[in-house]
Amino acid sequence: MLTIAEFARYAGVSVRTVRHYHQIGLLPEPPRDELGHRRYDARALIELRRIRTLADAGVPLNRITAILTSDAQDWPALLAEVDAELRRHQAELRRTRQRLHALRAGRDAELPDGVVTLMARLRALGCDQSQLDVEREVWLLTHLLYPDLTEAWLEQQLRLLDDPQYTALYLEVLRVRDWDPADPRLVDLAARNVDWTLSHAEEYGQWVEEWERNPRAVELLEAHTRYRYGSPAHRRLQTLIQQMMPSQSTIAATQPASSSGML
Amino acid sequence: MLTIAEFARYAGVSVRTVRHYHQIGLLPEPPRDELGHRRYDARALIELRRIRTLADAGVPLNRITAILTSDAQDWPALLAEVDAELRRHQAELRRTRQRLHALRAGRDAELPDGVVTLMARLRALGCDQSQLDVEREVWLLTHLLYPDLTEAWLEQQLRLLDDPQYTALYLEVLRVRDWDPADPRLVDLAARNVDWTLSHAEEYGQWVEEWERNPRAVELLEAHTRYRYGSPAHRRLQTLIQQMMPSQSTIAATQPASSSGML
DNA sequence: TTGCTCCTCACGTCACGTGAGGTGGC
DNA sequence: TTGCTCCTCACGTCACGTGAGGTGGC
Repeated sequence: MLTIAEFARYAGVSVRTVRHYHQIGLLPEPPRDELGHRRYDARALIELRRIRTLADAGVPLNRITAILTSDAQDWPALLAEVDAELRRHQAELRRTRQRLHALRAGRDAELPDGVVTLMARLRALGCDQSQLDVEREVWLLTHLLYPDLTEAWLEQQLRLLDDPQYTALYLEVLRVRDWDPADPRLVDLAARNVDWTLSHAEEYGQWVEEWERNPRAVELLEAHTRYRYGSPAHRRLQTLIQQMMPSQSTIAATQPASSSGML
Repeated sequence: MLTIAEFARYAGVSVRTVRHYHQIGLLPEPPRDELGHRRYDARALIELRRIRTLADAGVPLNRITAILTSDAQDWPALLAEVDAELRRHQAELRRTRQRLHALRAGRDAELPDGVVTLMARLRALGCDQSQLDVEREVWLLTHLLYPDLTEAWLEQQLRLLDDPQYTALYLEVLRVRDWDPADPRLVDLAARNVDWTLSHAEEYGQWVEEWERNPRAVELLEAHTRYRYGSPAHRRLQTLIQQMMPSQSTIAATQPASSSGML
């Protein structure tokens, strides 16, 4: 008969773990010898190894008894579920290793090349350092959240800056950050944003529809907007634009982007 | 600027986790807005994702700061260590899945075929049910602990039972369980065990040496002996045999096995 | 006014780890 | 006597989870 130390060693757990399992009723108490010491047989070892197989697979201890004593017809489904969870865990571990290797190479905080081009372009257009800092950070955030979408987004943004009308609006909207929320100029600016958006509706309509089919992209767009245009005056500008836009138009859904010059 | 809920969501953690990391100084407190609410930027998100990469890789929180702020020359070694641990974890997950599949198929408590043969042989030799039960359990234990070694061991045991002298000793040793530890017959039995072992020393010497080069096998042998021969009379028999054996002989090291008829 | 998000304590939880103090065979 | 293993409380730990009670903008 095995002592508790031998038993634990052969099962690959600590003595305390064995006693813990007795305490919570997961593993039945074995018979005791004359000294009151627990004595284990092979059946107990089989039982403990079964428990550990499920515990190692991530099953909480309070669910293990139910699984091990479940009916024969539930058994395959229950174990299949555990195995599916294990596979998800394996996939996650693979992703973690990839992230670790990116961290190792210092590639986890890298900006895409297009950002440098964009920064130079904005600086040439007269943006000041604090505005550039915000822009840089927004792109860093974008790249962190959706690394696969950043490239296309950057190209789009560079193309839009070829339109002088768009560029003028873009720069003006940036400056709004330091305005008073009650500034009367906001109404006019909102109107001009709506005009531009509606006059380019056909041109960008298809792109917007495509955009909206991608929930992550919409989420990103909203994060962008909140992040870059979080000042009180910006919020007022958004409200004005939303009031002016045709309520049911497709573009209205992405209005914050339009107002911020992202469309 | 991101609120704590957005920040946590984008990092894939709970709000409570973010606050916890602030509390223990793992993640620096960000600036607050006029309401006293925390506001996060992209740099904080990079930092939190770095922390989570290491935490997901199994690094304890109180070691993460040291790794992330370590010198450039320590950096590769530290991350290589983390990655090695991750690989070990991956390998263990694969083994867990294999055990899970064995459990699913009910193959985790199966006895090798040879055991049935051996049980029939022992029954024919006159072993009673309680002796057979112990034997069965010993083989189950063996198979659980060292599935790869069981087959060869079983064959060896069946070959030894072809020797009538060995078989007689084997059966007598089994019966010792119910004897009084002071029984005078134990001295004679011990002597006959030693005689048999020494007279077969040449025959099995090579096998014993091979055996002793395998630490797991030696461990198994000792577990076997303790398990099968744990009664007071058996312990007395072992002591007697150990006193009678030539102290420095190779076989003396595996004496408990010799005495129990395992050799 | 209601609902929502934020805030700070502070106790709860899960699966054990780790002494604290005592016992029995060698 | 010393060392070893076993025993039973019972508090500690790690990484948060989960209310408890309160605040401020919409």
